[in-house]
Amino acid sequence: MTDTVKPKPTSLRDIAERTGVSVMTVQRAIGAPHLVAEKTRRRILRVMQEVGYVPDRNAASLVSRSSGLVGLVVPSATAPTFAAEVEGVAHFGRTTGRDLLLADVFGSGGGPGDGGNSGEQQVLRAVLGRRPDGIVLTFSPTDAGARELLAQSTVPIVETWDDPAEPIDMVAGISNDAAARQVARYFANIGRRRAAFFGPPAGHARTRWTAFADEWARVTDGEAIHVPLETSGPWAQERFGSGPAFFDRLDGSPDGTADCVFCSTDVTAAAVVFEAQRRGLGVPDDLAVCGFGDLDIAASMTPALTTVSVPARDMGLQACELIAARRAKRSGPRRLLLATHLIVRDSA
Amino acid sequence: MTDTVKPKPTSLRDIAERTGVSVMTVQRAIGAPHLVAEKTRRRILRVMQEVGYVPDRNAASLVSRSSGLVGLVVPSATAPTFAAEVEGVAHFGRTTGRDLLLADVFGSGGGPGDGGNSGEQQVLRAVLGRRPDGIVLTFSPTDAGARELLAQSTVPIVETWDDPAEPIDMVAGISNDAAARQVARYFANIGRRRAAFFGPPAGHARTRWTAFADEWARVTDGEAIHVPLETSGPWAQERFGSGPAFFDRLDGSPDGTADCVFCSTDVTAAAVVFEAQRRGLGVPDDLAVCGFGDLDIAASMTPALTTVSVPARDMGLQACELIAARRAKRSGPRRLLLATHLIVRDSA
DNA sequence: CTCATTTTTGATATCGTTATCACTAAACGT
DNA sequence: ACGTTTAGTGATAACGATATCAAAAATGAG
Repeated sequence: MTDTVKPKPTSLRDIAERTGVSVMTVQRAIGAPHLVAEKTRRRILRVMQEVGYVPDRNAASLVSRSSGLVGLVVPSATAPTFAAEVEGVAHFGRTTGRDLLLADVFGSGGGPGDGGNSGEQQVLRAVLGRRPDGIVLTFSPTDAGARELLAQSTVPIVETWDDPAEPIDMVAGISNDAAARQVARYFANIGRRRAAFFGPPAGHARTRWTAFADEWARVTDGEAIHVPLETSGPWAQERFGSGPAFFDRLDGSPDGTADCVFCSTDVTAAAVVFEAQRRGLGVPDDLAVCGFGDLDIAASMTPALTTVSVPARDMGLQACELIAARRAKRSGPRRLLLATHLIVRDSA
Repeated sequence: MTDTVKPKPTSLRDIAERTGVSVMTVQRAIGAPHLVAEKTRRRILRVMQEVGYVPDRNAASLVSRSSGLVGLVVPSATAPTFAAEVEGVAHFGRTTGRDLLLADVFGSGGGPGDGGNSGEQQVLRAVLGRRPDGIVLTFSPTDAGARELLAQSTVPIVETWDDPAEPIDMVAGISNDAAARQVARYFANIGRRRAAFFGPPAGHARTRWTAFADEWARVTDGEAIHVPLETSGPWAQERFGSGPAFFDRLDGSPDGTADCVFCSTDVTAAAVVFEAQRRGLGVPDDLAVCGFGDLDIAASMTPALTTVSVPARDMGLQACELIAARRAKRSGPRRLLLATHLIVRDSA
């Protein structure tokens, strides 16, 4: 049940004893080589090499007050949408000697605003406990307790994928509102009459739905249909298998018809296209499909997916830059909006 | 340039002072509540809540000799192939109070066997430096230095996605050999005449190619064609955009034709299908396509992808179990092979 | 009411590293 | 030759938590 084995890795002291110098000299051999005599240093490094010594970064972070960790919190570790951002943060870490602490909140129990210890709160506690140099969020916590926890902490926080009215700390995001309106106008421009939105009724997707519906009404005087995507807790299950659910729910709705659909991610957009193909529906002739994210698959699938490009990797990178700037006391922007673009391809 | 800000989060001592008890009592309030008087505990917890105290797990790991981290090393953070495994490890972490340290080795410089400090070695040093409770590898390091580094460490290591002849430590893998042979036999059974393999000439994919070609020769007396997938360092770029490259290279090869292809991942298989559709080639009539991994997309795309299912999530979970067992001194198996299955759908 | 027992609290050492200051010996200028 | 700098090294004290042992306070038995 309990973990009890405690093998002891080699420490600075072991190296010091083996070389006959003090611990500090050993530490300087790697931390400040110019302060150590060439000969001594070589001897020390050789011993380190021999025994395969790797310094304990946890211990180092205690006294140096910088853990060299960057926390990244995603709804689900499997969501392709965030893969590029993960890569961006990981890349930043590699180039600045930091490591990636990845936390997913999917299935951690607790829906939004369920008071007490929500899943969000649990996950954020875990991340904060590692004293990361900064935390990158892919969503804005809904749980009040979670938000307060973050606000009270001294760790730089960056929200991404959104343009929150009341940011917790810093932002490196996009305007979901603007992006969705652009899609609505595009659908109207190409002469579509009945618009649907396919996505979860929560999170960023909610913002997109609201803006999409509003803009659609403004431009066409028509009412867009919201086809709900199943969620698990507050987050959607982005799955390539969601196609059938879309058509079933659309058919089952009061005004069960649409000639264009804006999907909350490229994954669900692809799912809709796949299912349309299976049903013999023409894309875009019978149904125009627009995705969100411009994932790798969008440009490659047949028909190529019209979608909104999001600089996800860059967003991760920028988020890290904000964190680094904050830690270096450089006062830079606290809010950064990256541009999204409607990429018109073949599906709409 | 250098990071210099050092905000100081609250510590046990702060809480102790605020409540007028000793540090140990405060620590026990969260670490061993039954040892603290109900009234005292409540007072302490209230103060903690007020100031948003979160214990420093790095400090805890120093003396308790368990960091509660699980290192997961993947070739690329964006590769969908490993997403399920990441999720598995993350899930294990959530349920056992451990956190996920994700490291990707993609683009870390250094090819295989380039001596000195290869990318592999750098990344592994970084991970080892965090003193994780265990490390899960999605590939078997080729770099000798990297392997020695791991062997010298006292950290439990689990290799996955393979059945290595000389494992570094423990294994929770699959048999690439068996899986590939099964695909070769299937292609022969359905009457295909010219087989191709699309994948990188390195890593696990190499094993699959070798076995596939061998079995194909054994069964049909024909020679399979290896269509190389571009790699970056020793790892392949799994991209949905690889379709054109496949056909170009196939056409350009001496025996430039094939009626069936085994792709090293579902991603590249989907890519081939997409491009075939674009070129007006029938799948499976003109070209039978088999993938590897049984990702989410396989079952959903049109045509549904014939593929080899790999219990990736379970593999991650089992790897973690091996680590936990080792740490708990329970002597369990050191090598665990999970079953793969050929899933016949519409593409072959 | 006393002694033994249990519950509750505290003092101290420790994990592996880094920050800081102090010290020795060699090198330097005049 | 003298003090003064510089290079190289070491001793000690943190960092924030936990393990361990010891002490104090509360409880129970007789």
